[in-house]
Amino acid sequence: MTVSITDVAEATGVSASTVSRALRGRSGVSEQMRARIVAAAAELGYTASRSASSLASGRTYTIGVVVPYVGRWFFGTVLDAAEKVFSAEGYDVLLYNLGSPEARKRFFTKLPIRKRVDAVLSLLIPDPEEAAALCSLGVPLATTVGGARPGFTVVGIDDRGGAESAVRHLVNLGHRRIGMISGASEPLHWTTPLDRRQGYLDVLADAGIELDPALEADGGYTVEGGERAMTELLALRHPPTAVFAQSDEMAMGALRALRRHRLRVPEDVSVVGFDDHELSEVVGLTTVAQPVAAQGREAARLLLTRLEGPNAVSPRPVEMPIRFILRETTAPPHARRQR
Amino acid sequence: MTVSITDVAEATGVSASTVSRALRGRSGVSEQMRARIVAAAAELGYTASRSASSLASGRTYTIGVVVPYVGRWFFGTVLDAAEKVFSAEGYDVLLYNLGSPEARKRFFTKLPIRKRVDAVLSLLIPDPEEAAALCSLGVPLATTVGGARPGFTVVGIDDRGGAESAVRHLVNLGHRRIGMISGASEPLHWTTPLDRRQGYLDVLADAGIELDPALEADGGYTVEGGERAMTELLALRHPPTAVFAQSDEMAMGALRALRRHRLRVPEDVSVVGFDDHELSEVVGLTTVAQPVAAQGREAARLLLTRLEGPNAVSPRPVEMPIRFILRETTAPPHARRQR
DNA sequence: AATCTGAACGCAAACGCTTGCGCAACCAGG
DNA sequence: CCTGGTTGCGCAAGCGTTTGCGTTCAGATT
Repeated sequence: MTVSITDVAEATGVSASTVSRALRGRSGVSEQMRARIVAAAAELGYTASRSASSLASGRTYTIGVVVPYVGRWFFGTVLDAAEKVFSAEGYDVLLYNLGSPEARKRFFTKLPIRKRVDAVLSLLIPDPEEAAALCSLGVPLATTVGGARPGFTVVGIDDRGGAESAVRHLVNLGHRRIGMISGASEPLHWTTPLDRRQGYLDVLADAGIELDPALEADGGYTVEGGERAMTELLALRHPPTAVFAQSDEMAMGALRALRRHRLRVPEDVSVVGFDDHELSEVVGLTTVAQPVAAQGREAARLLLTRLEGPNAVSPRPVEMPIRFILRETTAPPHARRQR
Repeated sequence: MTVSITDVAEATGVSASTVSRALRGRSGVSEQMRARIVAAAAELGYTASRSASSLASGRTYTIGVVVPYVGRWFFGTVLDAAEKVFSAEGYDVLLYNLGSPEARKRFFTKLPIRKRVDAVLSLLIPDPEEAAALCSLGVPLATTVGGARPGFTVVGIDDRGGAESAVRHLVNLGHRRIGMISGASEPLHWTTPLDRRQGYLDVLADAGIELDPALEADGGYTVEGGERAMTELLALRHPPTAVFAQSDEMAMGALRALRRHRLRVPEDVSVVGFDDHELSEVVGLTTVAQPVAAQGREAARLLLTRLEGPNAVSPRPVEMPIRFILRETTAPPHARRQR
């Protein structure tokens, strides 16, 4: 039925071990014999069974990638870039999409990944228990999001600094009532919302602007959430003249809410986002850009080098550059008085 | 080091075979013995090695998913939905991201998927050779995009009908010069661009509008491509008063080009897209919606049923409903004469 | 001519699990 | 008491690789 290594061996008149060595480029096989074996394997259409070889060797040549939501732009883009690196190096990727709490719980209790991967790239932030579970796998670990973790190779950005540059931009334009659309840290345990919030707080404090808790609204890092949050802010007695959305998706939701309220951007309200979503340029959103795909690539590469040379300890966190992008959704506050 | 089935067997005082049967719910084990074994396994933190079990049984409990671009909204969304179904049923998913021609070629020649999966869901359209390669795997196949293929379970939409409703909408508004931003079929071999184009042609013919080849521009199904294509169309001696973009991403690119040209939408030019991208509502894009996640779920489910009950022949193609969504980017043609 | 050295290759034992078959022990029916 | 049929479990043979070690043999070294 299916062609195995012994078929190739018989076809060439050698032993299975020689075929194995020849096909994997190990020494101990003469060049001409190797050529014959390779030819025979090609003709028979032989591919080594991964199950069998990983059982025998312990190496799986597979990387586990766990992400909270594949469908979201950020994660999809990171995954895309990382997968390209892995597959180019001959590794397959096992994908775990842990959006729902049930899926997440199922994953971390059953740990289906065990004995199936050589390394794992986690795009979600495990809580301490989950981190321990991952560490117990005994393979190299990496992440592209949310702060350092012992045992993890992490590549990320300066979330706090990025938020600062976004909010400072608004302050420099003359805004004093600056709202923030944030996301909860909790369901995902990530620190991004906290870091970005800290940047917001820093700048307000630095500018001597008193904090108004009512100006913070939860947008859950989604478009709809951003729209809801903006609607809440607009319902305030003194609505903000500008808002900093912690993600471009939420910023776009905010834009939509503003349009529904017949408010003009940036004349009536300024909006600045974060991430530089692929469609942000389309809507002219002012934002702070982070190299999303590059982070995925870098994390993947670091993981592979850690895998090949196990001598190296987990390298220091890598910080990728960010940059503020001025587009068309920010302007000085409108001169007319608040209604 | 790592706990194996014999460890559990020794801990319980039974044979490995009994442990295997107990843990997988097979008959031939008394209930109390099963309970003891399950308890011991849990205490030891035992998980069966997938490599070993799939080597022994032939079943891998893994589904291969091959996609052209994980990072793009459509594919990311389908993948997200499909993965949820697979993992809920205890299957892992092996992801292959075949965006570049090299990656694609590497995949189809080496076929790393062989002997590693129980089924494959392909979100790209294989050319005849590639389809043959997939068929040679001898496992159930499914796809969510682009026309029927022998051996494939396909779930999709009526691309032609959807395009017709979009273009007919423009015709009904009174437009006569209607441009189309399309995508090449070639690099991906998919039929979607062809089907949608056919819908465009149908309606024009039906309305007695003479075809002008200059009104078709290639947007490559990307935002930037859509922008380029729209720019081309605007450079025409007689630019269109409306355009049908074969995808929302391209439509958004078109919107951007129009804004750059200081043209107003829909007053100066109408734009209608296709797909109902998650951000289309944000920009108010008139479009025809397709149930993207639902297609992924459905394809995944069909694949699994085919897998569990091998009796069934590959079911008939499933067609999911689409619907036209009127938003704010379309209006009757402007009364002023063409410059 | 005897010895040593690699190089090239085969043997066989894992790797951790599944599964057909065999073998007790038990139960009910004659 | 002896059958015939269950039920519960162990034996052992795989599944397709990898790999340490042993063997052979040609050529180089004494």
